[in-house]
Amino acid sequence: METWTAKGEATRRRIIEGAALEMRERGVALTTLDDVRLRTGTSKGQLFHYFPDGREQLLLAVAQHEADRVIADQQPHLSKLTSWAAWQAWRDDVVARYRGQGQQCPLSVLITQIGRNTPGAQAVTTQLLSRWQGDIATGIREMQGRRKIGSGLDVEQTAAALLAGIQGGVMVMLTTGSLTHLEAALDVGIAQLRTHTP
Amino acid sequence: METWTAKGEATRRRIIEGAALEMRERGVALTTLDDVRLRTGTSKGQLFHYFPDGREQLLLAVAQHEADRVIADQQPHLSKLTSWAAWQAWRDDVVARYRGQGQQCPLSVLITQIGRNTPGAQAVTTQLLSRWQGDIATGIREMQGRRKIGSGLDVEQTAAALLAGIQGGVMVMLTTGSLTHLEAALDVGIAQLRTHTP
DNA sequence: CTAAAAATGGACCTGCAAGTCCAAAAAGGA
DNA sequence: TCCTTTTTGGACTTGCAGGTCCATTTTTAG
Repeated sequence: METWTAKGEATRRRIIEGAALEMRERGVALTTLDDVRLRTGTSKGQLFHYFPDGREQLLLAVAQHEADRVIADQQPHLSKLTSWAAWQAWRDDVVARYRGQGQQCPLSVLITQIGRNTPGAQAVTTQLLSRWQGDIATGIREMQGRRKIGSGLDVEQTAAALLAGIQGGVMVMLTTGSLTHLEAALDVGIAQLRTHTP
Repeated sequence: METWTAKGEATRRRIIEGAALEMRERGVALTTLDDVRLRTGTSKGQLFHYFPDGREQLLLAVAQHEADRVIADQQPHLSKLTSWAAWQAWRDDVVARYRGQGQQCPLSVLITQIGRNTPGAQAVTTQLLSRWQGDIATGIREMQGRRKIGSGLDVEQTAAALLAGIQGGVMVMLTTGSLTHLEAALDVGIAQLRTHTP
């Protein structure tokens, strides 16, 4: 890691955030360094000063940034899945979030467009999914602890299925524009949990 | 639609199939027309003779081709989901198929890389998803008809959730290489169906 | 057999986007 | 203050991918 001054650090962040925005709007493939330049008010020199390996390196930084954002968004809800009402609130929040942001999904940008190519970005994605699933699993165990879900349930498997449903639902939304599948995945997934009473 | 001779038709197909292969292997973004040329043993002139609108048009043709392939692969199983054993066989086939083809997934190429950009390709994807979900729903109704699943179940919602789970599972596999989530989504989804006895 | 239409090959053009380079300006540090 | 380091601006190079064009060969139809 090189050594930046405060000003340099700010510029670097500005570039990453601007690039992330641009990529959410236009897609990774269609976003050029010049687009980023224009949006962030920076020069070619600056781009390659802060990201010497060029586009690749910027992409990785954007991936990390987006992954952090997703986790930060979800954490508040995921950390307190201690009642059925909380699960419902989480479900509503996820749906509302995707309804609000429409086709601009940081996660999909990360997974489907950046994450596949380089091992580095792939690691970022894998870590994100793993954390997310872990949080869901923790929520389920929380409910088991409170005797609201039976202990016979395979927690990791259920969490994995729920996560997969969400991912798929988002994917469908991104191509068809409809939230139906995301809602169905969440509702059926939670209903499934509720059938497992102790 | 223009008028091709038999030879022309064959060349056109060769181009589409070669392009599909190339795109499955290297990804859409990294596949150039020259790659397609090389692989299919064709010339620039031929490419633009059969696809006057160039790359865009070829992409759409590839999308349609891949969608047809997916449906053709699934249809045999989907059309006879009349017993729990059949559902299990379908589940095993889906998993085996993805285990076999590894990272090369025609569907993901279609959805995540081609399908988002142009309205035409988007329509192809939407239609594919809709047919797939319809087939699953038919399978569920079949089971209801045979009194193996209760009639209280919301068929379309369940089918939508299952489809979302599969899509998400595939997506996770493509980024992490693991089949865990696909298996979990299928197993949990089918288990969910089995709890709805009449 | 011959004329029209379709199929093919490949040279060429063009624009664009990534990346290089260096000089000027600003900030930091003794 | 003066020297060093960082930050910035932007002209320039380079390669490549998409697309055009036209001459040539092959096929088809009457």
